[in-house]
Amino acid sequence: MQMHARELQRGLGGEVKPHQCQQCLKSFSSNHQLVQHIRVHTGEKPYKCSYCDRRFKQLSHVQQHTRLHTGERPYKCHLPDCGRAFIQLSNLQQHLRNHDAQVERAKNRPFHCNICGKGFATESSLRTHTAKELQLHLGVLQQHAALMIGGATATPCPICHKVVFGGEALVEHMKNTHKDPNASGVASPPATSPYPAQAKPIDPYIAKRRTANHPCPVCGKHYVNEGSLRKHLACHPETQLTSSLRMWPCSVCQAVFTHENGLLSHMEHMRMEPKHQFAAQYVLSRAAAERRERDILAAVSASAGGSGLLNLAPPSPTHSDSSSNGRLSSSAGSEAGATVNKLSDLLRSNNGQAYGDERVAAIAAAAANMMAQPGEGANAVQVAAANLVSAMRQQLAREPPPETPAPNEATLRMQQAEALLRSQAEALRLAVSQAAAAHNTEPPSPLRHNGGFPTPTNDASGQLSPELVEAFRIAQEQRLEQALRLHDPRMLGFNIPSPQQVAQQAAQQAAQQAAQQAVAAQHAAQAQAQAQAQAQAQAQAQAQAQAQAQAAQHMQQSSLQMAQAQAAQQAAQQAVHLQQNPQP
DNA sequence: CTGGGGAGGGGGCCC
DNA sequence: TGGGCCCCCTCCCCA
Repeated sequence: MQMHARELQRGLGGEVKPHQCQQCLKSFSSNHQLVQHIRVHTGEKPYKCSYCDRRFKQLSHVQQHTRLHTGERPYKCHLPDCGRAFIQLSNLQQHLRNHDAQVERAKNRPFHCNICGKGFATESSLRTHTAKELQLHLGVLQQHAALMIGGATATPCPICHKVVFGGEALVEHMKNTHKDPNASGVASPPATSPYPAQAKPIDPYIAKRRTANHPCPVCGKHYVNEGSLRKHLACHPETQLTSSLRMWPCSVCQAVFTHENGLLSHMEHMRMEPKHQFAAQYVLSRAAAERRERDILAAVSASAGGSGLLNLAPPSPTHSDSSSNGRLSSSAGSEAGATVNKLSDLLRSNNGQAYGDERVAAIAAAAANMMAQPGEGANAVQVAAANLVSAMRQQLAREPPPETPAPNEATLRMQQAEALLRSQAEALRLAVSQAAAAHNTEPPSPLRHNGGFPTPTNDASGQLSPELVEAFRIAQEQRLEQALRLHDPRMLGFNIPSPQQVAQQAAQQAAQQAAQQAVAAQHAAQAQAQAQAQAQAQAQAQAQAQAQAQAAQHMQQSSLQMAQAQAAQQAAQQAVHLQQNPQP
């Protein structure tokens, strides 16, 4: 015990502290420290607050407490977009630590949605989110914005990226959320005081011990801090519509859901109800399609992560093409991500057009080959796929659905469109073959475009000769002309017959038969199970494609067949959906 | 339950 | 020597 007391009389540095407390045996270097400490035991509080009746053991504590009455907040956060002030330095330090934690979290999610400000770890996930938000909510948002503020334009907050509608809303948002004194012309309280200026000063500490100076713009409740107010705003659906913009309304009834799963469950539950039947099929099929898209994108991302394929361009909300004529430039290396975007766009955008299954087959084949062929060897595939995408889009733009078309004319238009798409798909297949042939050769030469058909340059890179490509092109053009003349797109069958082609044809036919059976059944649950099975099968095909890309060339050809067979199945499934769910 | 701010209090350092 | 100040820990409260 005596040893312990002696140790207590020595500080960490070994210095002697001769003034020891007789109650707890703590030692201090000076007597006044001991006196101050003894008050802990005696409870003596000699220092009284001049504003209230509170008493304290230390004078500094009184001074610190007095700031509650005066409103003085000398410790300001100097970080941009913050500006908070605190009574105690330690509170500011804790606040800064919170900032660091937020920054650390933001580092893990550097991609922000321009609509809701939500952060994402990858640009792919951001794009998926953005596409879903734009497609499923934009109409609702615009409608609500027009109703609430008379058609004001949507403006993103420069600080938190949330979208508010109209300048006044932005000013209010800046004031309420970010406490930006420059966001309004009205006088704001001084930076050192969180309390509003008043003609007759009122002791805020007495009026309200907690300084709830963050009013809710909806219900008027005050909250002590910004975080509390933000949490509270979640209970106001109208603020969700105008700020975070994350509502999922049912287009049939008045139900509104805060999560997509809620809407999907609602539609699943109401799918047999006559009024909901159409909308339910539409929503559920679209959700299933988006799931498939996410699977493909995830597989592409995982496969291409090390080959630069994920060096994506910034997302464009208007899905604009990168060139004026809607084609990708031949230097598509940095635009491979955009190509993937376009592929995903097409997979997602049914647009009420009953496309043939070759479209999806070609797209899926391109995606599979992008995965199977590393690095710039996939450029030809990407360019061809982009051209196919462009052709489809131009076809859509050129031929809007006629109001009351004659049956024959409509059929002809459809056949013409399909014929063109088939020719582009054939070009894509050529590019795939070229990429496979050029695999493991140094480095692929840039491609130039010839009416949508990728054509190799005349270098000695081991690719198909210009003559052969030209022969392919002429043959396709002839087939296209013949098909258009005969109004029979079936004339546009793929060329280069081979055992693999025969197997592919058989797989496609089997898939089509399965699709017809699914149409006859018209059972959505079965369709969902099929979609899941296809997703698994597709994942297997992707894995095989990756392995084959590292193996010999003929193995790549096999993987192509596998992917196309899977894609054909997927196409058949989409055809089922399209036939069951004609787009509004 | 958790995150974040408000507030009280103990102890050390400086002049 | 002692007053003043600062640092830091801790608990409380709120959403």
